[in-house]
Order: sequence, then structure tokens, then C-alpha cells
Amino acid sequence: MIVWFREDLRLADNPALAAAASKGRPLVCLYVHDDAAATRPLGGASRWWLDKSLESLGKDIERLGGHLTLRIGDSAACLDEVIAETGAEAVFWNRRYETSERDTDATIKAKLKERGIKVQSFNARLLVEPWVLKTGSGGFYKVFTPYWKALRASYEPPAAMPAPRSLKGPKPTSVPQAELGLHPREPDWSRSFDPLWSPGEAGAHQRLKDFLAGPVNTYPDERDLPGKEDGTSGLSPHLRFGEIGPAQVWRAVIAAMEAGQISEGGGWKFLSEIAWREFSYVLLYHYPDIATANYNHDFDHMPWRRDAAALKAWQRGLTGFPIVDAGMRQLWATGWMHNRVRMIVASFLTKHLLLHWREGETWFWDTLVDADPASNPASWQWTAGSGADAAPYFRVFNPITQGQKFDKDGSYVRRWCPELARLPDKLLHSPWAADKVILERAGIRLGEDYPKPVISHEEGRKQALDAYETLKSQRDSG
DNA sequence: TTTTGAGTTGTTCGA
DNA sequence: GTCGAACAACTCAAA
Repeated sequence: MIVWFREDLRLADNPALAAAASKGRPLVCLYVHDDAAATRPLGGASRWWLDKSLESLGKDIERLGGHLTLRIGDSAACLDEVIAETGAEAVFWNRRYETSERDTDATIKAKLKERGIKVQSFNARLLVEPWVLKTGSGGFYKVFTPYWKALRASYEPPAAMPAPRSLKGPKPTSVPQAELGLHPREPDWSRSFDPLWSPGEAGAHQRLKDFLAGPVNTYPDERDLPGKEDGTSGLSPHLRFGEIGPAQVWRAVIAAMEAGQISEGGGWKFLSEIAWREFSYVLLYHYPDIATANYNHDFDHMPWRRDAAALKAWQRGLTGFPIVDAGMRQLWATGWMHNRVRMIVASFLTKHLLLHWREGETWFWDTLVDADPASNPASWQWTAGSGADAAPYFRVFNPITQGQKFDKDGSYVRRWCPELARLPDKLLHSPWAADKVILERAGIRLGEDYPKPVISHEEGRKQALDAYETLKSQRDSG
């Protein structure tokens, strides 16, 4: 029988794999690289991660006597070939939730069943699948807090499923992994990623373990400090590729709380963030266009600007606002950005620069190792104000005070914008406010070593509020 | 059916 | 420095 791996690159707590292994029949572990059928082909950083993750999964499978079979092309055709080659009589997989992927899977399931091939699908990706929790009136939740309450009150994780003891099976023809073309070439920008991440199941569990060994206790406060290493779990890319499942995280956190090893406040706060990921999947499932269309259609009238130069300055971390630039440079160099800073840079793009949230979403999709089909668009829309349960329009982050509040000692900005390192703390987040003598002493020629602000905060804020004002009058007039 | 309270992460202004 | 109010109006969810 065939286990078709997709976004569930793990051996433990993998329901499809566990079900297949329980039959005691020879197993084929298959991964199909099918870019053409994807709702969105993976971005560059995600492809790098996937490459490493597949490598890790392949080794893990080999350790249990099996092989990871790789194929490229149409999923249905690849499955057919592997079925023909091995005589497999059943296919198991874990469910996906994006439109195209759902269609692909439904079609394949129907066709295989017609031919007498057994197909079974499972939930490996979510605590609760998007169609399960409903409001009193039968709809899906559109506000996080009641959703979280309902989830917390009803969720019981299923029993843990250990990895199979053996994965022996036939070895169908497989393409070399390099042919998937996932690793960046010429230039290989990923070298700076290597020391930072450990893609794969073992790396995922190590992250969780390290996080629960201490940082989780201060998570409610320190998760907001981007300069703090280990203030957050760093699990997002591991969850993205299913190297660890949210049910495993849930069990581990609850167990640690019950054993008194971690604080209740930290544990529940962390689980509520896991629930945000779930909530995003609810939105994606019930609103499949979430990555391209405004969830709140009032925003269809938003007077977004087009400004290639401003977009580029934002992407490269050259806006002249240190906290914004530090975030964008961290993203470029590491494939990840701290959550607090994601909000700041997203607010800056959509409000100060008045550029469409899709521009930012697309950039994140390409550059984040954790770019998630649900969380990424849902969060961008949340920040822009067009999303479900979104921030109110007048909430325009002030990049200066945000910097002063959350990067008080300047460690984050100094790390990613070293040209500003010698500025005193007080002026680090607003270098344009420094006088000539201070700039000179810090070795900065504004406009040369570090850019002047692309727009002043006051002007940007006013521009955003005015734009929202036109939105409101549009709505009122029909 | 109607009503009521509430809604992740903020900023600014004036006392 | 600190504090509370205003910043809109609407939709959601549950009573």
C-alpha cells in the first residue's frame, strides 16, 4: 500500500502512515512534486526548506528499512504509475485544505475507488478541521475569541501515534531529489539559512523541547521582543511542512502544565497562538480566495497606490525606519521574521506606503520559510484591515514608538542595521532626528550610509487615515 | 426575534 | 511620566 506524503513530513503521529502501517503489508512511501496543480507554487524560501525536509524524511524512512519514492509531475499520473509498478491496492494520505489541492484529492479519490483501489484520508495538519466547529447559528467562526473558546472547551487530542517500527516495502523507481530543483542555484542565497534551521522531524521536536524547557514561561511578555533570542518557539516552518503536528504540540504543552513544569499563563498563551493558525485555516477553507480577494469587500474601493520604488525600498529594508528595515533584512537573511516586526512592517506597507496588502503577502510568500497558505494571507488581511476580525482602521502602528517599546535596548536594530549601531538608544529608532554632531559621531551620513525616511510617520499616517475616509464615504454612498 | 456585549497585538491628545 | 478617553461603525455570537 501507498502512503502519499504531502505536507505531513513526519513519521510519528502521522495518521495516514499509522493506518497504513497497521495493516502489516509492504509500504511505499511516496512524495510527488506537482507544482502545476498547486493553488500556489511554493516560494523560494519554502522550496529550500522542503528540500531539506524531504532529505531528512528520506533518511528517517531508510533507518526503518524503507525508501522515500520521489516523483515529478501530475499527481494522479504519478500515483497510477506507482500503483502499476508495485501492485498496491490502497492509498493513504492526510488531507489538504486549499481549493486546488482539495479538488485534486477528491478527483483522485473518486477515480481510484472506481478501480477498486482503497483510499483513506486523515487529519494530520490541524487540531480541528475547518468544518467541525460551528457557531450557534451553524456558520463558521469569523471572530477569533469565540472560536478559541469553543476550541479550548471541546478539543481533546487523539491518542499519540508512535512512528511505525518498520517501513519495509518495495522500491519503485524514484527520481533523484536534485531533479525536483528545490535548492536555489546561482546564486545560492540559502547559505545564511543553513546554520539557523534544522528542517525535519527531529529538528521540530528539538525546537519544541527547548521552548518548553524555559522560554514558554515568559512567552506572554517576551514573545513581543524581537531582540530576544528564543522569545518565540520558532516552530512555524516545522508546522508548515508537518514535521510536527499541532496535536503533538497540544499534548506536550498540556502535559507540561499538568506536571507543573511550565506556567499555565505561558502554556495557554502559546496554545492560543497555535489556535490562530487553526482559525486561519477556517478562513481559508470557507473563503478560498483569501490570498487574492478582500475578505471585507468594502476594501475593493481602497485607493491603493502603485509605487515600484517604495515597494522595493520596503523589500530591501531601505525605508529609513530602522525597525522596519531590520525586519525586512532579517527576513531576507534568515527566511523568518519575528511576529511583532511582521505586524510593524505590514502596517507600514499597507498604511504609510498605501500599497496593496497583496504586494506584501506575495513577498512574504516567496521569502518566508514558514509561508503558510492560510496564516500568511489571513494575517496580511488582518493587518490591512480587510480581514476577519481585523484591526480597526485607525490602528496605524507608529514605527518609532513600536521600536522604542519593543526594542528598547536596540539590540534587534543594531543586529540587522549595523550601520546604525553607534547611534545612542534614544535616537536609534529615528536617526533623522539626530543632529549633525551625533550623526557624525555615529559615523552615519544620512542618505548615504542609511536612507532618509521614504515618508514621514505623520504624513504616512495621515495618508492612510484619509484613504480610509474615502473608503467610508464610498460605502455610505452605496 | 431581539438585544446585548464584545472584538489579538495601537496612537494621540489632553489632563 | 502616567492615565483615560476618543478614535467609527459594524458585525459577530450568544443569551
